[in-house]
Amino acid sequence: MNVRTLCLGILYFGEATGYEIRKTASEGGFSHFIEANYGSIYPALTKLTQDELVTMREEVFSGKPSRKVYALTDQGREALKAALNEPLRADIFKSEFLFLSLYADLLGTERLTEIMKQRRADLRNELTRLHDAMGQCDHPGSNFAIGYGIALTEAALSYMATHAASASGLQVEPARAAE
Amino acid sequence: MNVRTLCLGILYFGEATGYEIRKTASEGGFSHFIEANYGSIYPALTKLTQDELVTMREEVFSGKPSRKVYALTDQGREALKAALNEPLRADIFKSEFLFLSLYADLLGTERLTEIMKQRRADLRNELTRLHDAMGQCDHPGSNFAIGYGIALTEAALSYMATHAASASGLQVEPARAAE
DNA sequence: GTTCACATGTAACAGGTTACATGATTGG
DNA sequence: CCAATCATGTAACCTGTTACATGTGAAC
Repeated sequence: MNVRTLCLGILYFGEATGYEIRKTASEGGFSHFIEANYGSIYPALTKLTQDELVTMREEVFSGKPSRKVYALTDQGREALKAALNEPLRADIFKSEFLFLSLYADLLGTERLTEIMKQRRADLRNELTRLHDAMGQCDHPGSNFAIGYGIALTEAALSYMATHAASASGLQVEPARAAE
Repeated sequence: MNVRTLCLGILYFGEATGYEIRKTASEGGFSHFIEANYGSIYPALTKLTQDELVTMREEVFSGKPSRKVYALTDQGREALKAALNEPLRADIFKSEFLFLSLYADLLGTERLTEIMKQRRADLRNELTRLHDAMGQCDHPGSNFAIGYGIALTEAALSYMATHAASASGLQVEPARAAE
C-alpha cells in the first residue's frame, strides 16, 4: 500500500492538511500499522491534486502560516475503492528487537537487560496510546483495527513478562552448555 | 537493519550460500520478522567479500550448478557485534489487512468475508510454520524469537475468532445506523 | 525567552523490489 | 515429461527516507 492510497484513505474520513495526514498516520489510531512522513506525503498530495483525485483549498490568514486543506473528489473515492479491491498484500513485520535477541550471547548482560526493559516500556506506552485511540472513536472499522493492535500488544507484553527471566537466561545458556 | 547485517547474522550460525540465506530469511525461523530477496542478498555478499567480512569458497561439481559458500571472518564477527550495539530501531509493522478493515463499508460483504477467511487461514499456516521451526532448533535466542512470534500469532488468531462476527458486523453497522 | 505545536516543502540519496536471464537435477 | 528445487546473478525501477530550509503563534 503506497502513500497515495494512504492519503486517499485518510481523506475518506474527512478533509485534512498534509500535516494532519502525517499526524494521523504516525501518531493516531492508524499508526501501529501504517507509516508515512512529510517527504512522501507532500509530493503525493501534489500529484493527487494534479490527477484530480483530491481538491485543494488554501486557507490564508494574515500573519498565520497558510494551510492547504485537501478533500477527496468522487474520482478519488473511486480510486480508493479500486485500490481496496486489489489483491491484498501480506503484512510486513520487521523487528530489530527479535533479530537482536538471536545474538543474546554476543550482547552482554547489561545491554540485554537494558533492551528488554526498554521494550517493555515501549509496549506499555503503545498500549496506552491504543486505548486512548479506542476511546476517541466509535467507528466500527477503526475499533476492529485498534482492537487488533491492543490484542497483539497485550500478548507481546505478557510474553515479555513470562520470559523476563530468559533475558538473562538467554545470555547464560551457552556458558552452561560448556560446563 | 540492512541486508548486510542480516547476512552477517545468518552466517554467524554457520556457513551458507546466498540461496540458503534467502531461504532462512524468507521461509525459516527468522522469516516472521525479516525479509530479504536475491536481488539484495547477492550484491550484499559480493560487497561483504570485498570488504573481507566474509570469505567465499566456490564448490564446483561437474554437471551440477556450482555453489558459492560464504563464511564469516573475524572481522565479520566484529562488524556484526558493532551493528548489534548500535541504537535499536523500532519495529516496523505494516498491515494492508488492517488498513482494509477501516473501509469495510466500501468493500461489500463478499470480499470482506473472503478476506477474513483468508487471513485466518494465513495465520493458521504461519502458526504451523512457527511450531515446526521451534521443533527444529534448540538455540535459546531463536526459541525466544520464535516463541514471541507464536504468542502474537495465537493472539491474532484468537482475536479473529472472537471478532469473526464483526466481519459482517463491520459491514452492516452503517446500514443499521440509518434505520 | 525558549520550547513546542503548527505548517509546507525540496533534493539528494539509500535501499530494496521486480523482472529478467539461465540452467541442472530430482521426484512424481 | 513436467514441476519443483537448487543455484546465481543483473539492471531498471520505484519508493521512500533523511536532512535541509523556513516561519508563526502559543504556552510556560
